Amino acid sequence: MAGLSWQDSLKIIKQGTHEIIGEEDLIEKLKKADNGGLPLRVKLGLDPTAPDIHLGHTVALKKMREFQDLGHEAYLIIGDFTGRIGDPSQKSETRKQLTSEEVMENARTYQEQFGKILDPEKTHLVFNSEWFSKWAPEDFLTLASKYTVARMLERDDFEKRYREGKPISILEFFYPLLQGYDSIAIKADVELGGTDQKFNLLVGRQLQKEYGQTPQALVMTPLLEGTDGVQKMSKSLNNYIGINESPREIYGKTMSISDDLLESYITLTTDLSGEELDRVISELKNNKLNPLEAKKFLARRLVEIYHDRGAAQEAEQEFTRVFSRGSLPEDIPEKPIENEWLDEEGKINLVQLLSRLEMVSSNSEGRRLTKQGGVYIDGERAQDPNLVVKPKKGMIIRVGKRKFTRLQ
RNA sequence: GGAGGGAUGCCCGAGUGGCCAAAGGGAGCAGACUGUAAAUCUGCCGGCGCACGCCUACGAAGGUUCAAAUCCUUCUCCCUCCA
Repeated sequence: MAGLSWQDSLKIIKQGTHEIIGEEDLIEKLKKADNGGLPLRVKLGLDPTAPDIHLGHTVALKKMREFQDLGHEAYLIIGDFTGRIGDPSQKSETRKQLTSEEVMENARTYQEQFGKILDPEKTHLVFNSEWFSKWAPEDFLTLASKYTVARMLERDDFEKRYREGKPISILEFFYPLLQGYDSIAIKADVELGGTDQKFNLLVGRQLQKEYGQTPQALVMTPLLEGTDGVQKMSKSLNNYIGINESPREIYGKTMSISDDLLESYITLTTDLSGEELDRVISELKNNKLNPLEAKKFLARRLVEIYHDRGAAQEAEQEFTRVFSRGSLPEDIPEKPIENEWLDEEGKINLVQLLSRLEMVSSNSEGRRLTKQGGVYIDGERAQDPNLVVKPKKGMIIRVGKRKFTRLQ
């Protein structure tokens, strides 16, 4: 795609972008690159603690890929320095401090995953400890002197917590500063990020001015809602679809999203071209396209992207078999029956069995599920929690819609 | 340094002596239905060989009481105001 005029580049960059700050700067930079200048250095910060890339991350990563295809260079910054310190104000979550081994391990995992989206030739993975660990205390003071509390409190999150009397540690003020400094360290021309990162990205821009650099342009991508449709996709809320997950998981989780989310998922997570996308969305809107079909299409497409076409077909067949027709899945996990849990007659209480097989997390849960009619033995509903069964080899126990176990 | 306020189950958030295993919402799970693990409706949502029983639980540790998430003491953490 190199060789495009800056106007064309800008058009591509703007596609699917929520907001661009410093568009004039971006245009200048693009022009310069166009006229035989160096490729732009595009920055994207990654969380060093959660190395699982999910669809939420891919929105910005896909934008990054577009930059690469336009001939620019990607700089993925891993905030290992700050990650090692940890954040005291989030103590309920006891954000754990990472050791350098863990950081390296996470980095490896990242590398493996972003290879599915980015062009490795044009990708630089950078750790911010590279520069920060060499800093002397005065360097931090200098950095701190460049920003004011009032400006810090402009950040929604800080402002809100301040107003509500919730704690904000001084260290938290450092995060945006350090993150902003990363832009200076790598001389970023552009920084990508979700709209929730707006404040942090702006700090980077402002700091660059303070340190005499041309400020980076900010390209903000929309946030992707999680599978619950309520909050943004995040690992800690367990409402995510990881790109490393199995075809079946990706397919199934995609099918579980609410119809209302279809449009944003199709727009933000697939690789449809402009016209194709418009067509699908408009068909969806005027009911020409059945939401079920659209969702299947989305699910298939995602599996194709992160696995391959064959896997997508298999996942779809499997899904249809298990959920649409209610038949058994293809491969059911097998678990052995231990003699010690059986009585003299070789029998065991059903709830006990579920618990032993680790299909339920407690006897109470097993009891509840049984009463609610969510437990099946060889396809037959067992609704009596006091039922005593004689487990046999090959017997299939099903709990709820998706948990199956075949006894060995 | 002084004065006052707060800490509740996965999350948010009610509850100021018994009727509280703790309202309500969200998330989660199950069932019905269906076009799907969508939507909607219903139910469940601390543990225990558990229908009214016991245990654990409302920041921590003690105490008052027949009885505490609710009262008292100490502690930890957080916030606000004053200095």
